[in-house]
Amino acid sequence: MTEQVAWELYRSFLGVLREGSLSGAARALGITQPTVGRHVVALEQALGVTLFTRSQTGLLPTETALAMRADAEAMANMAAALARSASDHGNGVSGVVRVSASEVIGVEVLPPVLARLREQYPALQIELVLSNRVQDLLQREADIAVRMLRPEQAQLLARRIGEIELGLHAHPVYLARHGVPQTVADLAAHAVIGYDQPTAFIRKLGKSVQAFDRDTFALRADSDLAQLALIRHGAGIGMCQVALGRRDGLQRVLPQAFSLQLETWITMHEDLRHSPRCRVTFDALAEGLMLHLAG
Amino acid sequence: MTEQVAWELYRSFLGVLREGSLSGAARALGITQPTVGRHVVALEQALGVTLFTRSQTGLLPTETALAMRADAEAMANMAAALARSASDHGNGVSGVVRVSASEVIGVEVLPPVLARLREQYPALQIELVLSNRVQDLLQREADIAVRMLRPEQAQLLARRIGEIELGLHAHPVYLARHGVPQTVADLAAHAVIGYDQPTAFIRKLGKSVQAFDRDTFALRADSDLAQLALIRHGAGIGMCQVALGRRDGLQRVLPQAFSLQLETWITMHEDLRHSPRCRVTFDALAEGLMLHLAG
DNA sequence: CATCGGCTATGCATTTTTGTATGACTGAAC
DNA sequence: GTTCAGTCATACAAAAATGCATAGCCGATG
Repeated sequence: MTEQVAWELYRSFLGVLREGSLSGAARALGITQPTVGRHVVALEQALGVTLFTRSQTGLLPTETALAMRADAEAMANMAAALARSASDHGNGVSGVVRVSASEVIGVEVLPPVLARLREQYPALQIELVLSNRVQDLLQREADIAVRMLRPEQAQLLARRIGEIELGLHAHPVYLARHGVPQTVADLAAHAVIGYDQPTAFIRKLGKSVQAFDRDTFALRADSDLAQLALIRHGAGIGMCQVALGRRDGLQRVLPQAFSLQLETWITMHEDLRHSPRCRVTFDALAEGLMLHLAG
Repeated sequence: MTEQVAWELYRSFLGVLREGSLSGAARALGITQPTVGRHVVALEQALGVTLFTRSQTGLLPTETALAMRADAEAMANMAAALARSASDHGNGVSGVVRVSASEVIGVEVLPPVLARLREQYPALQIELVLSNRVQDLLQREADIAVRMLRPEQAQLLARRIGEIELGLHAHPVYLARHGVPQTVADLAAHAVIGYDQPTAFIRKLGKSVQAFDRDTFALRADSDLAQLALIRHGAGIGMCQVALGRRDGLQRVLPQAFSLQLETWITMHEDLRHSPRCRVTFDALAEGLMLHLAG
């Protein structure tokens, strides 16, 4: 087995897979379409495999190509991580660190924390990746992640921040107009804001919060940010972080019936422990989140 | 942040890191020394970092370069995995699968299993990686691993094979000449074969097997294979798999005092579940190992 | 049905990368 | 001290990859 496949070819291959066409990949990669085309041909020859079925409206990836995608993405992640760790040379805190968090945390909680951190270390650059999908730190999609789950991998360095409490909230204006529900049954007469497609996380909670079911929602949104915005604008009653509700002057509703504790963890690959930029960011996130929880 | 670092540069960089010199890397990569040198220079410029301090006796990697090594290795693993999964296209079972196992398992147990498997699927190619270090399947150092530990990662598909029992053994000739020890104390008068540097695994067992300590060993070898060979040639008394001892006509000694159960698992990345070549190999390994355990 | 915007494929000139050959240096061995 | 095997750096020619321009094809749109 000849190991002589140029790595550039994989990069072009991934580009085509992502963009769906030679031209698109060329644009994304900053090279020209004929070059990308030649790369793909070269890769197919090197591997002895058909990767795409050509059509003039684009390229259709074969099964083989699809199966290779995950590894190609991982390879790209590694390349990016490599570039990041290279930016970490000086003794000082500098370079790029990539932080992953949920949308709500990333939009509502992290900005002030990161702003302060940047003020302290102006040479530090931060990439914020917001996604509710659990990022894979081992594959280096991010350097540091804020998660609601205790990490399981031994190679991960984790610190428990505490518990974020979720509860039902509404804007005072809404409650003034529609009344404050006193029992769970009262909710039926209210505009309840909830999810549309249940995520894995919601399914896991599942039955634990009864009477909070898709069919009962008057307003459905999969984006947690959208739900939060709806609550804030008095559209109805929905779940959000208690700390956020308090901060924004929202009123909590039925606190005894609806309360959810989310364990919060900050996680980092243990190899990065001795990287100043990661270490510093890790600590700043921990401190900032604890402050947020304290309210 | 320009993402325009050619991936080839990383490959040459890793080559230099591995080989310790431009010339060595060039040989390993099948290109010439000036090219590797230029690649390194290009990478240093692209990243704005000094990766090596030049000397005419070789290149000395900087801290930065060393910190980047792990990611570079991971990237290389991904490239290799990519090439392997490409070889998996046909409907039939073909292509390369990389199996990792301990030295003893790999030398003493797997060969017949793999031979039979290859007879059944001639288009299947197998790379056997023997190492007592726990291979990292998530980083794709291997497709399938035989391990003595229950895997912890959720992304790994694992099957428990059973328990491998270790016990003290000696060749009948040795025992005929030196007598069969009847008590643990008797061992002091015997040639006991053991480890030199305790591995993490041995340290973990630690005190569980008393009277089996480095200082008491007459023959020390870190290679399990060497220990096994010594036992087989009547050099003394040592630990080995009971199944192997039985197969080779070794006699077990002090079975009640020295018995160790090792859980055995076969592990695979879950993404590979639908890869015929991996699936088939996984099953063959499971079956073969169970047969081995049954004796 | 003609047009337009998207795509791929190909020929050709140019740029870039690579290899070859060589020189200069180091450290170990004799 | 000299030789030898190893290293890196550099100059120049050869090879290869790239970009440009263009042709051809498809599908949507008016």
